[in-house]
Amino acid sequence: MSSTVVTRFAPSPTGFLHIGGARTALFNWLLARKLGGRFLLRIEDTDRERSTPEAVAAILDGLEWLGLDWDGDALFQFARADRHREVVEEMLAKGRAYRCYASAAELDDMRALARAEGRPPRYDGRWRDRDAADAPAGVKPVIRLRAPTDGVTTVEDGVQGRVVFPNKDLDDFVLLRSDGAPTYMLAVVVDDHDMGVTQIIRGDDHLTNAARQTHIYEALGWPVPAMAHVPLIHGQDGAKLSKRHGALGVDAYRALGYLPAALRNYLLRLGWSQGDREFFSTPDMIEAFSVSGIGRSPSRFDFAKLENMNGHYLRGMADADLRDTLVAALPHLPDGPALLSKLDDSRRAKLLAAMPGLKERAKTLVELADGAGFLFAARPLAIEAKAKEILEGGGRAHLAAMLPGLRALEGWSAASTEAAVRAYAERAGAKLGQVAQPLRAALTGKAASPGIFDVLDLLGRDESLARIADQATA
RNA sequence: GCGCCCAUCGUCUAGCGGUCCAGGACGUCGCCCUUUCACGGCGAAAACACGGGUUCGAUUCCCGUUGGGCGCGCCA
Repeated sequence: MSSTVVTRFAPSPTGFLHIGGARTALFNWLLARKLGGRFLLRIEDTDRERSTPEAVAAILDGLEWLGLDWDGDALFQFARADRHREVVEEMLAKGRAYRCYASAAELDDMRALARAEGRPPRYDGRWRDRDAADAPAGVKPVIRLRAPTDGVTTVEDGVQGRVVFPNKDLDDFVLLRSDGAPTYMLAVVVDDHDMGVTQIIRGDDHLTNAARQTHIYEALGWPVPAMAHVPLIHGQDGAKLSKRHGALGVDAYRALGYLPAALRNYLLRLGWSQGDREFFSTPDMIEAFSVSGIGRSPSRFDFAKLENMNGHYLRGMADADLRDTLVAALPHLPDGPALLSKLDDSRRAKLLAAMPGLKERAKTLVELADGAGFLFAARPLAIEAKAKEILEGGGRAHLAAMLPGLRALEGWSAASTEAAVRAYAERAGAKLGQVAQPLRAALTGKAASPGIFDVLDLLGRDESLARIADQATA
């Protein structure tokens, strides 16, 4: 246990925690938990314009909901600006960085010219070796890294393998802005180093940055952490997951009725695999995870598969747990608050009793809540279109004819009502379905529900009889 | 434009030179179960992007083409 792994998740608080970030966080979390290391959280808020406290809250909330707990307090990058400047002073002193007085207009021209000549738009190093005495008066300089111009920089990546970048393509990027604020490129390196990060797992949009950051590590004489760049997640159409393609924050997945355990499992299998295995409980995925199992090609997000997986987790839960999970989620679900306001002890009990029949018909908590709707409905019930058709198409007559027999029942249970209904069907020369469907329509207002005799039992004698009577005479 | 990454069924993927006329999962379709809808069971259709090599032998290795993606800011 001499070399403990330290991983981190480092989002910038400029928006919600999106699905790609959630997966990155999951991978880092899994590795730390598997190896008995630490999983740290760093908020990269050096962009003062775009960072917001709301976004910070959304990210923390999202991670908590997903069950990804971080070790220690979250670190805010902006608060470490003094330390970042200190490191730059050190680089300046060692000649590994220099002041650049080029104006914004100058840089624009430089890039435009490079493009026109078919060269990559890079800083040309015009202040790299210039005398400080040449500095124009009144211009605050930026500080740039004195990067190697020849040779190559190699990134040993846990996912991508050995990736080699010609140094001529990597320019002298900015470390400190003219107002003295550190840039992301600098801050990441300093913070990862100071936090003792040993393994970086992040999106492969950072792969090129890895080479640039390697230059900083080398300039400082610091060891480069192990890196793993994970291919990005794309939308269902193959294009980048963006707002317009329905990129959602994890809070949206909660509102859609997904279970954190199911989302974790889905996210794990999106880009990571271990043979044919699909299902991993949380302890199992901690046990099984490894960087070497991460795939190299980008993947597309597939709601259908997530939904299927969520259904598996839903059905696999114990009834009481699922009932409690549903109740706890109600505030976040579309019509949840309304149901919550009607939830009393009696309904809590009924919800539990109904769970076996409900859960195998639902893939999400939203569907589960919807299925449970008949337990909360008040008379007279709202009747859906399909249920109405059943009632209009001869259903009401059956209800009226069944009523006396049901009323005369001694005991009221699934078994006793089933016997009565079957007896009636036989007498009427009807198939069970022909009488069960009108009952379902009257009792639930829908054309689909759990087994009808269970519904009768759940609702109880008085409520059942009243609902049937409502529709028999309507 | 330059650099880098990627390329197996519609989707997620297994495959790490012969075991592959390519396996699993989701989705789709059919059948069974059945009071509805589901669940469950059974079955079907469905892929190695293309072209060159290397090799006795390529889905697996190399090169190119094509197609995607990412990066190239005093953003992160």
